[in-house]
Amino acid sequence: MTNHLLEIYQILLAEFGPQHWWPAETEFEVIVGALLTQQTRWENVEQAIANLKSESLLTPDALADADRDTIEECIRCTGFYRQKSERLQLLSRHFARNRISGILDKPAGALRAELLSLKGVGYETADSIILYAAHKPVFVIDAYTKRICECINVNGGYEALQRYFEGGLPRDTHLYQEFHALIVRYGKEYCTKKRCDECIIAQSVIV
DNA sequence: CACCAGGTTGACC
DNA sequence: GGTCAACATGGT
Repeated sequence: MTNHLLEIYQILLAEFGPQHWWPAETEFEVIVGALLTQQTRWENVEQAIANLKSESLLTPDALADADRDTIEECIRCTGFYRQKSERLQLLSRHFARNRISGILDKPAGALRAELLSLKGVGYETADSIILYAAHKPVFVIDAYTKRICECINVNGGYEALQRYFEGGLPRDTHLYQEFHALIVRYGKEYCTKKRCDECIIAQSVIV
């Protein structure tokens, strides 16, 4: 079985260069960012992260004990701020009870199940945390990935697309990190309704 | 003014 | 198994 995934990766890498994702100073910052970026522009998440930092709330213990109103103020700019503040605090309490490294060091399968049991953590958020905070090779499928897959006539739900990527690439954490980052970088710029006809992936790869 | 953004949930079929 | 409205602010 062959596919064109490595070819697409090379095209994107040549076009945009290494992206060095995920932008964050700590593993917990990755986790918080993964929750806050749901259906939200990253620039707004950066603002919210900065707000949380200025309130010294960017640790599990601090967020676990913080006033809900204070959290809401910090993250209002990311939208859905009421449900996100609750979910952020529940998640923080989970990571405050146990040690972060103790959780992230678990095998990917067990870690994924544990993350998915948290309210507000679905497939993409869980996999982003596993790939960028725990540094384990699971491929993250987001809205841009789905769109690009449609461009090359690959369709399916989350886990079907994940199997497609993981089955067609070497099982390598760094490759997964860069590839997903490149897909997002590319998708923001070109995979829109207006510019879909300029898609360098569809032009370069015939499936 | 309409539409979209690095989704998830609970309800429903 | 899949689909759908609700969730909410900020940018184009």
